[in-house]
Amino acid sequence: MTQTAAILRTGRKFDQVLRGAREVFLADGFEGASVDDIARAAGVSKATLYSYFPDKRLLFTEVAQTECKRLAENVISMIDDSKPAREVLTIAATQLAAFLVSDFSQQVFRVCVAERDRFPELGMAFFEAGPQNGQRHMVEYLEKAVEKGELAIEDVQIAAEQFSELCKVRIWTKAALGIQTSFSKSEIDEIALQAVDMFMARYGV
Amino acid sequence: MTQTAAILRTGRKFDQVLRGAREVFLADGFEGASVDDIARAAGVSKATLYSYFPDKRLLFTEVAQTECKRLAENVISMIDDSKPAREVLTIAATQLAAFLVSDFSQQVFRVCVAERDRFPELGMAFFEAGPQNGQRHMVEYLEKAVEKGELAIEDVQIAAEQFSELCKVRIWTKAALGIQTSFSKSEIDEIALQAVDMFMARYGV
DNA sequence: TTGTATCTGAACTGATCGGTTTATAGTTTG
DNA sequence: CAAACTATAAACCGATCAGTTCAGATACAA
Repeated sequence: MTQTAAILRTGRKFDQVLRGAREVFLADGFEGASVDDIARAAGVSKATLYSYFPDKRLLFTEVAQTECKRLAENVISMIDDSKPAREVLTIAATQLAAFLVSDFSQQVFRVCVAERDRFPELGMAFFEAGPQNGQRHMVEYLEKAVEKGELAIEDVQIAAEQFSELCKVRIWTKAALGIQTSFSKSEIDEIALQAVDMFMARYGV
Repeated sequence: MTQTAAILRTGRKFDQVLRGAREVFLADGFEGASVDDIARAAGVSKATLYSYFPDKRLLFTEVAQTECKRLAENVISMIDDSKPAREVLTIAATQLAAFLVSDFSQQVFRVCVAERDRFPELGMAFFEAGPQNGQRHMVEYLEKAVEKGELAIEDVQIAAEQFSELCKVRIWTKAALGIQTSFSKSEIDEIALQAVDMFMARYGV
């Protein structure tokens, strides 16, 4: 699983190839990206590319795994206990909403959905690294807040899921369908505010 | 826009072609579907197919538009005033949640996302026929409920969007990523219940 | 029966793409 | 310098696919 197959991870041009592949795959998906395009984007000959990666699929999964790891790291550290719940949630909602409609997040999601049948394990990897990972942190925070008596939640798991879902309102679907691709700070803030208002109405003390 | 180009809508085999195209496109996406496959699925020769549709793109957009219209019709009539708000919302939430994770809805969404760059107008058509159309009905209902004093909502538009978003909690992302493709009635009911609970906590009188 | 329109199947074109090979040239190391 | 390694460009192969062509089959109307 960790070492999918015989991939030379050494060599001067390895990272260069990977960067080119990342760029083209995220832009065009798996089928849409031609190996020639990738080689060109990487500034490397096709033969060199094939000396590092035995085939296109393996190159793709390598890129996808790397991206999922980056995603996981990005999600962490959105939460800071000490402050009052409403404030913490507002900050988290704002950052989450902004992240959810970011180019990066959208491209990864798009490739996962588009390539779902060709790479069934990809959706799972993305889900664990992204949504599930973020929700785990959220659950931890909510539990502490409940202990402190700041919130009253029966089912913290579903509360966490509802919270992240509320951060998608109005903006996420539009981004996913390509209807609107950039969002102003005030649009984001408005959604975050509405999300927190609803969350606190339900779970506030 | 309505009449994308020269398409013969008459002829014995027109609907037959369209049905075959629907089947294959929804299953395989745009690139994944070969014209030969479509012709075979439609029980028609490729020459006949091309006598109705000048090219593959046009055939695809025709299918997509037709599907979006069907989608719109399905969304309507989920709402019945006379009953108390909580009951109406629960029924609507249950039906909406079930619809959102249905094979049909998922496949259409998937193709829209995957083919976003190739057909920018497709996402828009889907959005208008699906989410936006459904929300328009929801807004109408919410306005009446506010008038009757059953609900207290400042911004009915965002309330409607929050409502449909809450119906996706836990199930929708999993379905989109192919992690879980079928959902039990009790899973759906649980999500609907949680959605209504939260909605009523925020907007109930 | 004859004429007309539609449909069929199969072959074909031209283009793209994944993947391989080859002949060549630069770089490193001893 | 020479051997070993690494990279390159370009040609090439086999497969797939969109779209065309065409000779003949089918159906139907006068």
